[in-house]
Amino acid sequence: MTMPDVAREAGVSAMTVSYTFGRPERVAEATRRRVLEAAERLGYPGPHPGARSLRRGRTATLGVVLGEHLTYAFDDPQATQFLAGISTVCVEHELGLTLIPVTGGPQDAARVREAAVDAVVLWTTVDHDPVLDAVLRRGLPAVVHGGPARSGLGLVAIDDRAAAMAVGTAAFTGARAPAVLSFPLDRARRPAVRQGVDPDSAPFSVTRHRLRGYAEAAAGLGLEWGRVPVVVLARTDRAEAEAAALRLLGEGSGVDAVAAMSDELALGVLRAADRLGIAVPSELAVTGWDDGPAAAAAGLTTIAQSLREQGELCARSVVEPGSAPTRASPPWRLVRRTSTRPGHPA
Amino acid sequence: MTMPDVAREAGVSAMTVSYTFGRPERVAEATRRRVLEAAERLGYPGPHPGARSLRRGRTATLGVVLGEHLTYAFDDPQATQFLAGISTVCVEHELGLTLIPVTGGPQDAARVREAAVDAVVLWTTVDHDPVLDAVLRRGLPAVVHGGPARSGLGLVAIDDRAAAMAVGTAAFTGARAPAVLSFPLDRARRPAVRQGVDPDSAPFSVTRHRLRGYAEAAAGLGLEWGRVPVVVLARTDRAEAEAAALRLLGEGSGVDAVAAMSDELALGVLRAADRLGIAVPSELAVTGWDDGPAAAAAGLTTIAQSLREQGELCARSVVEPGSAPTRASPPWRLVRRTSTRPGHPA
DNA sequence: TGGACCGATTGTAACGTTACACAGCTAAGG
DNA sequence: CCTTAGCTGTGTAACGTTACAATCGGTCCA
Repeated sequence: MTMPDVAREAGVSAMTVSYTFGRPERVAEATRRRVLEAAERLGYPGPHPGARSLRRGRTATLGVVLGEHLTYAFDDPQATQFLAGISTVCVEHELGLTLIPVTGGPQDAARVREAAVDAVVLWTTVDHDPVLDAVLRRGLPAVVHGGPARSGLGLVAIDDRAAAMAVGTAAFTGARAPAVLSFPLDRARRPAVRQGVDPDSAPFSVTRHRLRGYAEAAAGLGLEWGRVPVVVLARTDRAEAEAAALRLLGEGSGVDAVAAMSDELALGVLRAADRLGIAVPSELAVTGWDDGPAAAAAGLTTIAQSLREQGELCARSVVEPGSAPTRASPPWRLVRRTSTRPGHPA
Repeated sequence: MTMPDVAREAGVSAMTVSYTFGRPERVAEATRRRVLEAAERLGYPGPHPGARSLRRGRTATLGVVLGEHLTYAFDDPQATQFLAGISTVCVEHELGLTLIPVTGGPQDAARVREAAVDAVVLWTTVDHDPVLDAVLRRGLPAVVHGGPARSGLGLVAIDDRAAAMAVGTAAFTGARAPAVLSFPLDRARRPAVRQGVDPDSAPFSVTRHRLRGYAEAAAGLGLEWGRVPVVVLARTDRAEAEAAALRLLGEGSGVDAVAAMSDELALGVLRAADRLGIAVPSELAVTGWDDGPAAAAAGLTTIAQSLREQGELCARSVVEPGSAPTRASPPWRLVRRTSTRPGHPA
């Protein structure tokens, strides 16, 4: 069931059928109707998308590479905000949106190679990800969110180091035994509690920059980073953060400040503190990251940023014409609330 | 830059190049390396996805049609749960995931016709959506979540009518002046407050069935449905529900029970009651729908269902072999908490 | 009445890949 | 030593569409 079939049935040429579907205004009203009726009669399903994309050279689809198990992307509210921002642009430009999951396995590059897309947005990934090469090779417009930077690819990333230093300072001020609650340090997502973590050893650049910022904040307050426990979680949800915080804070551990890499994690810490009867902020200061809806309600000191706008920015940078690889450093700000000790009036 | 080019460079035939990328195990180790090196040297980006899909007849991609502005899909936690369920299956089967937004406009059918996908899952849509025809026409395996039912397409939907009757009964028991907080009744998303709404007039089948169930619950308790105000919201978030509830409950309105179509909406009602100093459940009974994480914390009586499992089910039914159109009615249950008056012990 | 012009339609030639069937060659088995 | 089987590599022929340039009647104006 192809265009020539429909053409025969309608008594026109194949090209007329093609135009009827692809640029209807180019075909006379009467002819158009005749063609559509013939198509209807034969049950012609419309132009084959593969053939069309082969011939036209474009797919009208934007690809989003998620450096995460696809499932996590929908569990993480920040990731969905980011996707929401991207989708705004897709709707504007009449584009489809294809999600390309990347798991760290060997087929990743193949998936990226084979995805039928015209441009690519990469959600935070590791530094030497072969997927980056695969994208570069295809020569599609592409942008990385969060990092790593790569020549030939755009980059949209806030200054995580500076922001972490700001929020870390808010968390650690007046503390003697601070701790950090971190995203996974590697794709294996191994949970651990470690001291003396070298920030530079983290392969995810967002995580690396934040650790660096926290370390600088500690140093700036005269605290020794080498003694700061970094609690690394496998999953980044509230329940797991709560469990980890119970272990971390239990039994006179002395920990009196926790800087967490997301609001969700920080809320888990707050709940643990509540269960342990630890007073916030006098006995324990807590900070989050993102300033999602729950942060305000909980009085959480945190970093405000708009993942939604960042998603929009990423999408525009690859979809709109004149998309030379962009470098953008979106805004962020420290939001001080009641989960930290009042510090110097900055 | 095509396969013949690479073939020439590597001194082999085009077919060998094709096999090297598509079925590497069919090619001798040494040859494979030679081909890959040649490809590298020429900067060959890998097989053209369009050409491949044209020839192979499949795209290794699952399409999800969202009967919503794409942006809403990511704002609605239940929708993201549903997508998370679908994505589990995609990862399992090594499939990509393409989102196809549908806005009610005339290009909708075209978008569906042209999407490069092997199967389709439709997220709740209206009854006589031309998109359904477009999907049927393409002859792809397809399933509708929530409805409407359509021969040739699968259907995964809980018994919304029965569930609404159960939760409506919990909400309205002991009430004299109940009200309903509803999703939009049409694609235009017009907000309104109406009495005597004919449930059958709602074009979204989920909404229709729930209204029917609420009406039956009212009737079962001797309450006159024609007098029950149905508050229709444009957007389905907590803030808007709160605003609507403030209007609905203010100034001695007498409204003493509200059945809301989602937890988010119900939470808005609870907040409004709190601000107005109305006691729950003695002066006002409130019910939600979905039993999301916030419902338990708020003591909300609600309908529990797993959108995630439903997403998984939908995806499996179209992706796994032997996918005759499925009819499935996933489980749900009424969760009684403290936002409703104690009723008969069921 | 001739020419210019315009809209509608058409034929041809790719677009880049892979299924299929077959040919060579080597190794194992009788 | 001949047969069989298994592994690699190859030529041919689509897959279904659309860009491009050309054609064909008309209509309009000078």
